[in-house]
Amino acid sequence: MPVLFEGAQVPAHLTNIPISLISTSTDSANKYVKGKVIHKGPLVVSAADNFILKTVIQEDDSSQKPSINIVLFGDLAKSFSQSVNQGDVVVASGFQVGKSPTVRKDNHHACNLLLSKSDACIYVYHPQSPSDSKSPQASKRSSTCSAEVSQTTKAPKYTYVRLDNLKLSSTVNVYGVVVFFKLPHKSRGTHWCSTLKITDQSNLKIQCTLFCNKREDHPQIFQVGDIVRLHRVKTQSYEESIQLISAYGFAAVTFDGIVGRAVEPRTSSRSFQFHQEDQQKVEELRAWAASHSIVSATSTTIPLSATQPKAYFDLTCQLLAKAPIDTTCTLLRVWDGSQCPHTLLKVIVEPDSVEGPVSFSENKENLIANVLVYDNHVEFARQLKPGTFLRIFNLRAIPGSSRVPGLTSSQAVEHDHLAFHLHGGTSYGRGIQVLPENSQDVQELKSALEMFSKDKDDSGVSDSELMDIWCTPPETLERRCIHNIETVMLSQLKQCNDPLGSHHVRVQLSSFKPHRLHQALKLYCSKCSSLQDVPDDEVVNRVFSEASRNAELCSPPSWALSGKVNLPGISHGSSNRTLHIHSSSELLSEGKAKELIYIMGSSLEETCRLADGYQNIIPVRSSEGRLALLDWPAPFLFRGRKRYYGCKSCSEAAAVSEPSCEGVDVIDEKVIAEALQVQPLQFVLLMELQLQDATDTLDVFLWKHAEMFFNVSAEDVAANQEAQDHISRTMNALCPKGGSDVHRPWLDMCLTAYSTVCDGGRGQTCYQICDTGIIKPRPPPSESYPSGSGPTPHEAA
DNA sequence: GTTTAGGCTTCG
Repeated sequence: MPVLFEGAQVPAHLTNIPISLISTSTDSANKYVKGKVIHKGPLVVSAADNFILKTVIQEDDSSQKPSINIVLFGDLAKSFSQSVNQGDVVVASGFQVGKSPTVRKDNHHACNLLLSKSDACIYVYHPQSPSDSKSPQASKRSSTCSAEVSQTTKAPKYTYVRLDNLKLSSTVNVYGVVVFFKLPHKSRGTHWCSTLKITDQSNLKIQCTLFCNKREDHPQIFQVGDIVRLHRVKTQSYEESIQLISAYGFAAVTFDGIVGRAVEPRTSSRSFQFHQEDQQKVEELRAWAASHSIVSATSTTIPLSATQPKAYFDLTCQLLAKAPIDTTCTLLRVWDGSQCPHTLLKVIVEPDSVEGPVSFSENKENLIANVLVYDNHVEFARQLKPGTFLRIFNLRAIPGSSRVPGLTSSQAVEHDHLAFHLHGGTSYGRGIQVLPENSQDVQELKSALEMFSKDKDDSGVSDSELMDIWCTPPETLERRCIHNIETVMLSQLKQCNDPLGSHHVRVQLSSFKPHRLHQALKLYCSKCSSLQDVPDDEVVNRVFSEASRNAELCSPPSWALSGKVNLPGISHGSSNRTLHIHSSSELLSEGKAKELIYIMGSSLEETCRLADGYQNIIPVRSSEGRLALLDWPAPFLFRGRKRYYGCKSCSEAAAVSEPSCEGVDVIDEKVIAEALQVQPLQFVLLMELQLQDATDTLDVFLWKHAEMFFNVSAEDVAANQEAQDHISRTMNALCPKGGSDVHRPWLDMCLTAYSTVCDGGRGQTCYQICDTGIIKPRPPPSESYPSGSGPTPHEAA
């Protein structure tokens, strides 16, 4: 969620980028821009609940220094409006760089910064130290004051009570080092409950009971030793000691408790204060805790390589795959890059039920611990996505477990295998915490995992290859490429400096467009590479009526014979229609009259009806006494239900001539296009899909290999309902309407990354799905014919 | 401005 910090230190992993160096090719990852607010626009409500605010920052006071427009969206715009004044210094990170549409007018930087993404962050520094204003509304007052008067609109300053100064029946703010905690869990009442025990320099240990409506509003504690700042907790007495309990308006901020690490506030609060004093408080508590061995005495986090049978421990790891076992148990397959000295228990589960790869290379498999998660932890485990980093608290290494669900009989005899159980309940802080990607612990874990990938010759059998051998996965897709490359997470792919080429991903489909699938069907010209929509029937109809209105007599060309064809009325009682046709005298003499006719003056509907009786129908009109094709966008040919269009700019407007049928077995669209000097347009399918995995989302195109993907030809999609339904069903299976993530199958895909050149000449990386198709083809009936060539059967109306 | 929980292992 985008966050506005007041007075907080900029995280150490971010580096400053001078405004002058910003360009549309700037990679904003881990960068920040800093400047003084020289203009703050009004908060604009753009749509229900959405806000936009524009501000201008300048690098330095001097008017020589560059200035840049920043556009903030959503809650961040709102917070900015409330907390920032002209004259404040702001730091922005997580921005996107766009072209400034107002550069000519305002003379600011040619680019602007857009702050809309979830990692967008603003750090605000007020020029004066906060006053002692007691007005709690002060910080919320919207203000456009200049720097001189802004000191009257300062936020209230919080005071913190040392734990030995707590008085009964009062609401206070406290700081403390966490010495024990239970992760948030649902209470029997209406709230999420978490309990912690904190201490400070008083060395008193105070029990806190916190109730919040939302899980994320609890302190985000990753380990004992973390430092919490609790606002609005009230004191109460329980069993002769003083306790803290969350009061109305409770809010928490958590910090890493390790000396030397960046003081980065963790909180779900959209806007909160953070001053120099807070930084100091955190550092004092860190130093005090370190010198009193508060953490080392209690921490039980160990790597897999240090696990002992029967012992309880905490594990920092990455989730690779998971599978539900039964209603009270879920299997999590995790690793931390280290190898357990004991043989790890193998749990056999139905391959169909696995989320994430079903198997891994042998080297990797040896490092993977099977964690069985029970009872109250199952619900949380179900929401986890493979790839996520976790800390599992109070895990137990159980030797020789003989009654593990899912165990096969052949395995039950193996007794000294270690299994890992996360028992039900919350005793001893038992539970699972998701660690964010940017946390120090995850950074360390990731480098350990990368070491494994580099060190080991892991090029043997890849995870997904094995999977193909093992089972027919429940997924409807399989890769058909020849690459033997590791599956990568989407975040890795996005961060890759040189993404061009092929990649394997394992993803879910989170959305796709167009939703109206007929819009996915396009016409493509292989000569000029143009892509256009399939013309609307209404528009085509107009061209036909226009042509029939202007029908004038014309003498047929020498190679053709004129005739008439009787078309029965469409409804009972309606009169028959007589239509003028031309036919090739050569074909007539060969008895092939039904193979090709030229028709004049018919409507679109009539032409379609005639297509039942003639294999090829070319609609024509008279132009200056000669036969000519109808104007774009009328099809140049009707074959059964299929219509063929020519490229408007690549086709020659020549007189309609006789197809050369010598040595031609079948008169098809190719023969006819050639004879008419028409550049035929090809039906193609084009969709934009959003893929997701645990780490990121990625927009990709489905185009060149769309027919393989659906196992249907675009031409058939254009012509028959069955093929269209097939695509609908497939998309619905991959991305059920209104279904949550859990209902979406995991798909192994091969992607090609390529570069496109846009206006500015700068390449943009695009992705296409390639060599990936459905495993069990459910072809529509017409698929039994080779697509694109050969005779097309006339379909029943 | 209710209630919940108020640490203290383990069916598997």
